[in-house]
Amino acid sequence: MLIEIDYRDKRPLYEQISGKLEELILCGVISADEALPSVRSLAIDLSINPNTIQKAYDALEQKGMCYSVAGRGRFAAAADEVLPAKKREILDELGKVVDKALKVGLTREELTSYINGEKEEKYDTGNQSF
Amino acid sequence: MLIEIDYRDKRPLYEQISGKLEELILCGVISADEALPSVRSLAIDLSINPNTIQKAYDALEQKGMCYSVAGRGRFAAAADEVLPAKKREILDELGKVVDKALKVGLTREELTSYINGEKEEKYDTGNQSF
Amino acid sequence: MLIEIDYRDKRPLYEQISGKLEELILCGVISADEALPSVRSLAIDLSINPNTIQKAYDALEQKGMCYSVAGRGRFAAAADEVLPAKKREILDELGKVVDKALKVGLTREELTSYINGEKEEKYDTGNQSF
Amino acid sequence: MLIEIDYRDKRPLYEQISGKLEELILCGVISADEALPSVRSLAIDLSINPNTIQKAYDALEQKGMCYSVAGRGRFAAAADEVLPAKKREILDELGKVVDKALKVGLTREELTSYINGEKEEKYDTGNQSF
DNA sequence: GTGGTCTAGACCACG
DNA sequence: GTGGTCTAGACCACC
Repeated sequence: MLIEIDYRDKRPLYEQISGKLEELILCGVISADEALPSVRSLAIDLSINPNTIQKAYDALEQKGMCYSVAGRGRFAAAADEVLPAKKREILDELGKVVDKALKVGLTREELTSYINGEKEEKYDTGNQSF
Repeated sequence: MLIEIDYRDKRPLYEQISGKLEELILCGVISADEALPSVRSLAIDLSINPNTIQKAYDALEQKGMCYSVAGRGRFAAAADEVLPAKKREILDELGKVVDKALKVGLTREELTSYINGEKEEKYDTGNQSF
Repeated sequence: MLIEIDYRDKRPLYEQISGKLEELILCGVISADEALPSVRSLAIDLSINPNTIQKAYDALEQKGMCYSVAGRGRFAAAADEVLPAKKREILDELGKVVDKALKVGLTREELTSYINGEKEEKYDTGNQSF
Repeated sequence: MLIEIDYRDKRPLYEQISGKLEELILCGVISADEALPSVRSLAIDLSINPNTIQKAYDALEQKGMCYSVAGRGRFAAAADEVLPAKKREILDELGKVVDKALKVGLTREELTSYINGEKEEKYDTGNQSF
């Protein structure tokens, strides 16, 4: 399956799951209006309680990443419509990190060169929040 | 006082406090070997349970940002000695954010121009973890 | 066709359908005693399970918006006869909204001026319950 | 207690509860930064499962009506900060009702006179969503 | 004590 | 079959 959970991850399970799904939707792996796995099936798949999956889906829906239809299932939102907000969110996050960096004496030059240089020494962001 | 706590912050109190102290030390507001406020006084100062302060100091010490002398109190570590590690830590964090950004289609160019451009529209990183 | 369903709408399908039909009848788009589409044809038309259409028609009939003749089909009620009740129902709804508005400090003046002013900035009430 | 639940109400329990609390906060019955009843105590008070209360509080927090502090409890948000959004929300709702009213032939005059006239024939909005 | 997460198992409405 | 709600009981981190 597309989702794997990492029990060493500090984040709650539901957040891990919704984060991974969000990633899949935003990257286009799951296309717009495509059906997401049902609560029950995903629960069995991941050996996780359905309530937890439900909570993950609720969080996902609340972020606008999917919508549910009574008796039918859950479907992915159009990536185009949520991407801009997500980009803005990530830029905000970037801004905070930059602030912290500047406070400890790193320069903008160091940061930009780091960004443009770091291509090989990748971090495994595997199940990382998205 | 130099420390203010924000009760709407989702992070636990002790983390908020240790984060703020770390910032003060790294930025040089608290100089090397300067005495930190005692657990008791800080607890009174912030109207917070001493146990929480203790926990914050423990976290701080465990990060190497301060050291305690039995019967004398707690003192700030030399910023020079801990700064490199902190810089590396922040760069790691930066790397993760960059990864996320790239995944949603932002380019390195957009990121670097954002970094070099964002000077006025500061975010209030006030009690932000450091 | 005159009816379109919106799968992102939180209301159940049958309610969406009956609501839309009610609107068509009350507005005179479907005139009195005009035949409504058969369960089967509408089901095919909307690519929806006939049971769901049946349920929508049941709800509609129960509201007095149509009547069925055994073996002949279903026909629209006369708008004149059901309009007064509908008006009363909407006024009731209005009353509740007004109550809520007054509780949060909005004044009757603000509400009335809002009503008389809002002509351009229309909301898309498209498939809105009627 | 300030909250009563109505088992005849169609809405889910958690929504009923969060709605009632929202009302209390917006109307100033619960003032800013005042502690809300704890999950457990309210659960006992209403003879409802703590999980349901938790969900109600989650919804409330997600609307910005309160904030929670780990290990301390939950506190009401400042009404001033959320009132404008709530007013706008109610006006939107009003707009939709007005639209429906106009469609069935009611005039703006009828609506405004209804609003300014309906003072005695109050509806019991008791546990009504807010 | 507090909030937050998770499991297990049940029931309902919708399609 | 689907999503959604609710109960019961447990465990954790924080204060």
